[in-house]
Amino acid sequence: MPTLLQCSVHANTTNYMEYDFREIEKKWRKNWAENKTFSASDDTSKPKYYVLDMFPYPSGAGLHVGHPLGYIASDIYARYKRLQGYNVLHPMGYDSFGLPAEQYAIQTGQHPDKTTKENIARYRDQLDKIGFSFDWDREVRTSDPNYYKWTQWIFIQLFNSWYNPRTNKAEKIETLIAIFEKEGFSGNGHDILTGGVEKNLAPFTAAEWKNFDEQQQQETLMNFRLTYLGEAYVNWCPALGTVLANDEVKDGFSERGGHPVERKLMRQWSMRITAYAQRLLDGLDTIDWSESIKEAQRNWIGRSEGALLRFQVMPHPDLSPALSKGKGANTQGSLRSEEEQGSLRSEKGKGANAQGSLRSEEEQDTNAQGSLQSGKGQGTNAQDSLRSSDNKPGYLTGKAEVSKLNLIRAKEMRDNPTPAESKLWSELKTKQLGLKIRQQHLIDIYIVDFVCLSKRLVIEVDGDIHDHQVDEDLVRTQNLITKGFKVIRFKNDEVLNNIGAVIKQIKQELNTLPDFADDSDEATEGVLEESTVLPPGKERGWEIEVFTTRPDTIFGVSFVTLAPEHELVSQITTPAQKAEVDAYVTKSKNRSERERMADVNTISGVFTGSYVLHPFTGKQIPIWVGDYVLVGYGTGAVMAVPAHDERDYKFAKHFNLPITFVIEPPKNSVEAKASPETTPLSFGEGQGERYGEGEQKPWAEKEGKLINSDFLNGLDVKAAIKKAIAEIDARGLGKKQINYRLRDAVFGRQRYWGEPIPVYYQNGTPYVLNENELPLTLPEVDKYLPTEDGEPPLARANNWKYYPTAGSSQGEEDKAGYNYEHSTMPGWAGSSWYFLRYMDPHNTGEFVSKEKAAYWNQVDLYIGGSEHATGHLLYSRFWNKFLFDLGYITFDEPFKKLINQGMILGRSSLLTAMPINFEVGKKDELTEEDSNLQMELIKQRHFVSKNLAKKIVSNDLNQEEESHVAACLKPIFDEIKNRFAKYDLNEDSLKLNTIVFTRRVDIKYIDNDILNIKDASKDPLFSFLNKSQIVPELDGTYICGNEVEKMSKTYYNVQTPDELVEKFGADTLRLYEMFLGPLEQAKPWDTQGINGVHSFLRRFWRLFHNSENEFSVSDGEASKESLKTLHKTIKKIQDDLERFSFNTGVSNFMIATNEFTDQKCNNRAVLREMVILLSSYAPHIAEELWEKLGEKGSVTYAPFPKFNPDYLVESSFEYPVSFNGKMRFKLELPLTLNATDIEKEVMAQENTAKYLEGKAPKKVIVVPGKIVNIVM
RNA sequence: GCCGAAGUGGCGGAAUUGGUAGACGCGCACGACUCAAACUCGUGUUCGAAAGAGUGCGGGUUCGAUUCCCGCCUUCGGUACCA
Repeated sequence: MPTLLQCSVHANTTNYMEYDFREIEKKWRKNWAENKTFSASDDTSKPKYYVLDMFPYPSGAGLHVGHPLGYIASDIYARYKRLQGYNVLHPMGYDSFGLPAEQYAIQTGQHPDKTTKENIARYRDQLDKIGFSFDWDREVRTSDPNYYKWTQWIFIQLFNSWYNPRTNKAEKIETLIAIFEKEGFSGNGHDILTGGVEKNLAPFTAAEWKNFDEQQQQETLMNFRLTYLGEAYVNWCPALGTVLANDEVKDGFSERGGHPVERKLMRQWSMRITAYAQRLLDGLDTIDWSESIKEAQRNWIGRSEGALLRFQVMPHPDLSPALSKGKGANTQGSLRSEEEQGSLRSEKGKGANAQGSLRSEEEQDTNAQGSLQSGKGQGTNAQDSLRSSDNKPGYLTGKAEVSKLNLIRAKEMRDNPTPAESKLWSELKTKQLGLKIRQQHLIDIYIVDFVCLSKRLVIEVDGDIHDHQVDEDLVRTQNLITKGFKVIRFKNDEVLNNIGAVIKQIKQELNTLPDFADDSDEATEGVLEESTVLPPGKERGWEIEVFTTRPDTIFGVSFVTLAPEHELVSQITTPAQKAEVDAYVTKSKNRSERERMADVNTISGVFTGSYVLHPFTGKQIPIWVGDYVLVGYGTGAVMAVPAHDERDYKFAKHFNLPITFVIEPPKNSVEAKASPETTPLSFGEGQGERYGEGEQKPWAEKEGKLINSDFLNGLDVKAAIKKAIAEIDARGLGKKQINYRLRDAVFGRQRYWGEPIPVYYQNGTPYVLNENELPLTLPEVDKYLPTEDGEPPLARANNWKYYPTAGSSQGEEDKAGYNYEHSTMPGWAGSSWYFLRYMDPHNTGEFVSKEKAAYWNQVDLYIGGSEHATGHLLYSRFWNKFLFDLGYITFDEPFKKLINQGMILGRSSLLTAMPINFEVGKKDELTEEDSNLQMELIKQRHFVSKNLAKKIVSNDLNQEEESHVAACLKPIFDEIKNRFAKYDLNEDSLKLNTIVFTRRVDIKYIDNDILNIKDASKDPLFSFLNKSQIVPELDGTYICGNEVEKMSKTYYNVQTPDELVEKFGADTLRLYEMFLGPLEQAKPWDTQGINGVHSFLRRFWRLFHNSENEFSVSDGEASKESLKTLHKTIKKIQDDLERFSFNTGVSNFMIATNEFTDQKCNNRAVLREMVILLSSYAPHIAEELWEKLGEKGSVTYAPFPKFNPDYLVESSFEYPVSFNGKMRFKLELPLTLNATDIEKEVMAQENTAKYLEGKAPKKVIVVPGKIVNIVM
C-alpha cells in the first residue's frame, strides 16, 4: 500500500506517520463510484429497507455543517441495514425549482436552469466528500422535464378526480358523472357533497344534467375536482410578485426573503386537500413520528366539533326596502371563507336585481341565489354570477332552499284554513268592501292571511299564541312594514265571536289608506302556485349562521358578532349606524394581517343597529361587528357567550353588554381555581344576567352544570352539548357540524421557475392536456418578470400555445391555438411525490411501476428538519393518499418513521466594544468641526479583551492591569489631549465608558476564543479594528466572548463541512457531527471537540499497526477481556443504532478502543468485527482496514457481528453499598451469593460499622447483582 | 395564551426497566518525551479544607428518584383573536 508508508501532512516525525485520511478517503470514494457499491437492486427476494433524507433545495450558499447532520445519521442507518442483509434504497436528489434561483435570474438575467445546475454541482461535490452511500443512479431533479412530466401527470389525475364521501376515497370523475346521469344532484343534503366548498350548488335532475351544454357541465364538475380553478383569498407578496402558501408566510412576511405579504382575492388553481382532512388526521395515529410534529399537523388541520346554528335577523323598520330585500341572502346566511369572498364579488349581481320589492318571486329568488352562489369560491366573477341568474344550474347558480315538501304544505295551509280564517274569508270575499281581497297570499317571503293589494293592507288572524310566537310575529310585521304594507291583527276569538266589529275595523282602515295600483295580480298568484314555498308558519328574514363548539351555552348568548367582511353587514346595518359601521369595516379591511396580529388586545367593534332573535327564547339579541371574528374561520360569525368565552367576555366588558352565566363550575374546581380575582360566583335564580361587574371572570372550561338554560338545566356540559345539538336539529335551527381549520391549498404561482400547469383554455373553460402531450415544457422567455399588464412571466413566451392533437374535436380556434395556463406550480408540487419516483426513476411509461411501488413500499426511515411539519409533510401525505385511492400504490401513508434532526447552531465570536468618555469645560466654544469630532470619538468603539473588560466593568483591575489598559489607550487619549486642550479638557473624565457593546467577528479568525488580530484587521469587513484601540490581555492575546445563535452568513459563524473534511477527513466529520449530541436536539457547533474524535480514529488505526507503523495483527486466540470488550461493544452499538442514539454509539467506539489499547489487543478476529461495526459510522477507514485485513470485497456487505452474551458472564460483582440510598463504599462479592449471604458479608465489613456509627440498621435491602442499601 | 420539547460539572453530553450521578469527549492543571514548540503518552479534574452537599425550584411516593406524581420557574420550537 503506498498510503501506508507515505507521509501524511502531519507526518514530519516518525511518531505521527500513520492514519492518512486524505489518501484513504480519496481512494475509497473512487472505488465506490466505480463499483456502484451502493446501487440498490430491485431484487424483490431480499427484504427491503427504504431510508430517505428530505429533498434539499440546492441554494447558492452551499452546505454548512448543519445540513449534513441528518444525511450522516440516515447514512449510518442505511449502512447498518446493509450489514444486516437488507436491500437498502438510499437515494438523493434535488428540489430544484424555487424562488431563490429565479430571484437571481431576475437580477442577473441568467437562466435559472444554469444557476440551478451550478448549485447542484457544488452540492454534489460537497456531498461526495462526506462519503454518503447514496445510489446516485436514482437521482431525481424536480426541474427535469422527465421528472415534472409526472408531476404534471399527477396534476391531471387530481383534476380528473373527485372525492366520494360514500366510499370515502378519491375516484375518477366519471363515477361522479355517472351519479349525475342517474340521480342528478339534489342540493345541499345530497350525500355526494364534499368539502363544503360546493355545497351551495343548485340542484338539478338527471335529465337536466344531460341537457347541460359542455360549458355548464364543466362548470358543475369544477365544484368537485380535487384540483380546481377557484377564487380565493391568497397571500400575495408584491415584492416577489407571487402568491405564497400559508406555511411560506411567517408573521406577515415571506419566509424566503422576508418581504411583506398581503391578503388578496385571486383566481387560482387550488388543491382540495380539505376533502382529506379527516383521513389526514386519522392517519397520524398509524405512523411513528414525533409527538410534536403530529401535534403541529393536528393543530393545522384544526378539527372542531360543534353545531351550525341559524339566527333570524329582525330587520329594523328603518332599513330601506331596497336593501332589506333579498330572501336569498338569508337562506345560507353567513358563509365560510370561500363563500365570503364570493359574496364580496357578488355585490354587483345583487344590486342589479334588487330594484323593486314586488318583482316576481322567482326572479328575486334565483337572482339572489345566483349571486350568492357565485361566491362559492369557484373561480367566477361578477359576469358569471349575472349569467348564472337565468337559473341554469352551473356551478354558479341555483336555488338551495326550495323544496317540494314546503310547496305542499303551503297549499295545505290555503286549502285548510282555520275556522276563524274561514269565517273571515267568507265575509271578505263577498266584495262587500268594494275592494279585491286575497287569501293566503304571498308577500315577499311571507304568506299573509288576507291582503288588499290596492290598499296595501294586510289582515292577519292570530292563532293560539305563546311567547316566542309574539317575537316572530313582530319580525313578520316589521318586515311587511318595510315593504310598504300596513298590518292589522285580530285574534281568533274576535273573528269568531264578533265578526261585525272586525269587518268594521277593516273598512275603516281601508278608507284611510291611499290607493295603490294592483299591478301584480297574475304574477304573484302565479308565483304562489308554482314555486313559492315557505315553511309552514315560519317566516324568514335574513339569517346569520354561526358555528359554535359550545351549543350548550346557547342560553348565554347575549350578542352576535360578525366579521367586518361578513356579507350581511352592509345589509342589516340601520341608517343610523351606517356611518359608524362603514368606517369600522373600512378600517378593519385595510388593516394588514400583521397589524391585526400585533394588536390582539385592543377591543374594537360597532353595533349594527339590528337584532337577531334567540332561536329558543325569542329574545332580541344585538348584532355587532368586530374584527376579533375572522371571516376565514367557521361562518365568519359567532354567537357571543361572554360568560364562558374569554374574547366574548372582553368584548362584552368593553361595550358593556350583558353577561349571562349558564354554567356553574363544579364546586371543587371553583375552590381549587379560586383566587382573589376569580371569586366564585353565586349562581342563584335571577342572578344569571349581569352587567359588567368587575370581579367576575368567564368560566370557559368544559365542565360544570348548566343553569339558566331552560331544558338544559342541571345537565353537565358534555350532556348539554349533546342535548342542545339534538334540540337544534329537531327544531330545524341548525345541525351538528364538524369544522376544520385546514384550507384548500393554493396551487398556482405567478412565477417562471416552476412546473408549467398542463392546462389550456377554450372559451374561458380550462382543459387539461392529454397524457401523451406531456411534458409541457417550460418555454423560454425574454425576462423573468411579469408582463406589463400583470400577467405571469410565462405570458411572455412567444407563440406558446396549445394546438389540439388528433382526437380533439375542435373548430376554428384550432389554427390560432389556445392559451396555456400562465401560472406555474408551487415549490411543494415536485416534493410531494419524489419518494415514489426514486423507486423507479427511469420509467418512461409510468410515474412508478406498481410492482416496484409495492416492493419498496413506505419510506421506512425519513430524516429531515421539523420546519416542514405543516408544509411538505402534509402535502405529500395528501398526494400519497390520493394515489393510493386511485390504486397506483398500495400504502396509505408515505413515511412510516420520521425523525427530525435538531438544528446545529453556530457559535458566534464577539468582540467587547467599549466607547470612551471625555468632557470639555468650554463646550460652547467648540468649533463645529471639533464638536463633530468629539461626537465621532465618543461613538467610536474600542475593543477590550473579554477578561479585562469584565474587570473594568466590575472595577476590579489590579495595578498592573490598570497601567496596561492605560498604555493601550494612550494613543487615543493623547490625540484627544492635543486636540481638545484648549477647550478646558477634563482629563479625569478620559476613560472607558463601562457601557459594553459587542461586535461579531468572523470565526475563521478565531482559534480557541483567541482572535488573530493581524489577519482579521486585514479583512475589509473588519477594517474597523484598524481605527480603534485594542486592549488585549496582559499576555497579549485577545480573548473573544461568544454567543450561540443560528448559523448564518450575517453572523460570520458559518462552518462549512469542506474545511473540516480538508483538515480532519470525512470520517472524523461524520463521527463528530454524531458525537455532538442527540440527533433530534438543537446543539451548538464547537470546533474544539473535533480533535478528540479525530484522535480516536488515529488510536483505532494504531490498534492495527505496530510502533513502526507497519500493519500488524495477531492471529491467535483473543484474550477473555478483549472478547468481553468486543461483545459488550457489539451489543451497545446495535442497541444504540436501533434507538437512533448515534452520539452514545460514538462514545462506545471510543471506550472499546481505549480498552483494546489498554489490553494491547491486536487480535485479527476481534479487530475484524470492530471494523464491520465501525464501517457504518466511518466507512473510509473501515474499508481501508478491511482491505488490509485481507478481506475480499467491500465491508459494506459484510455481515453485522453477532452478539454472544456468554463472553459477558461475570463471576463476581462489585456491590455498591449505600446507607439511606447514598453510596458509601464498594464491595466485590461472588455473584453466586444469595441475598442473605450478601447481607452477612456486608454487615461483617469494617466500613459498615463505621457508617452505622453504632446504630442498628432498621432494614437492609439486597438486590443481588445490583445494590445493597442499609436503612438506619 | 395554547401545544410540544428540554433544564445534569467550565463546555457538548451519558445514565435504555426506579438501583454506584457525571460515562465518552472538549477544556483546564500537572508530569513524561523534546534544545524548544507542536504532536503523542500518562495522571488529575462536580462543589467543598472537611463533615457533607449535589441533576432548574418547592413538595410527595419509595429502602432507594436525573428517572414516577403534584405545584411552580426558565429556555427553545410550533401556533395564535379558530368561536
